[in-house]
Amino acid sequence: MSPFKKKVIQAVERIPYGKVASYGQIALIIGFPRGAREVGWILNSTEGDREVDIPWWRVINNSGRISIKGTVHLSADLQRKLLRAEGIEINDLFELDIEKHRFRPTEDELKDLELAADYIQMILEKYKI
DNA sequence: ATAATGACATGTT
DNA sequence: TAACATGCCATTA
Repeated sequence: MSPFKKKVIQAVERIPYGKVASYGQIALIIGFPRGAREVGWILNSTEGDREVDIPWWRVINNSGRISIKGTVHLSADLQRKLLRAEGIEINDLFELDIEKHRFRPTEDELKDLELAADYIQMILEKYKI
């Protein structure tokens, strides 16, 4: 498993129940600030992998819309169902208020990810309330 | 080694 | 608003 994949998994695991994060946000907090598309790639690759059990449904795009491609096992409908089960409202266009539910990592949580101090401050600033 | 492929993000029309 | 274009880079083929 690549370091990138490992970190993506670590970050997604940290998204709490009832919260969501964007692909770009995940990429940012693991130190790959331009790796948004790759995060989607990794999540796609973990489909059906029993060794990797992560809350993939809590990851959406930054415009607040579910962007999973439909497959036999995974679909936007399933993702919406899972998110609604956590109390998040989503309309029939698969849109939701991302800022209302966005995961805002604390400084301590970010410090576990081996990032430079100034980089951590930049993230905190970007996602401040 | 080289090229194609994305569950993205952002700025411009 | 919504489409479009461009940048992005780990994986796959």
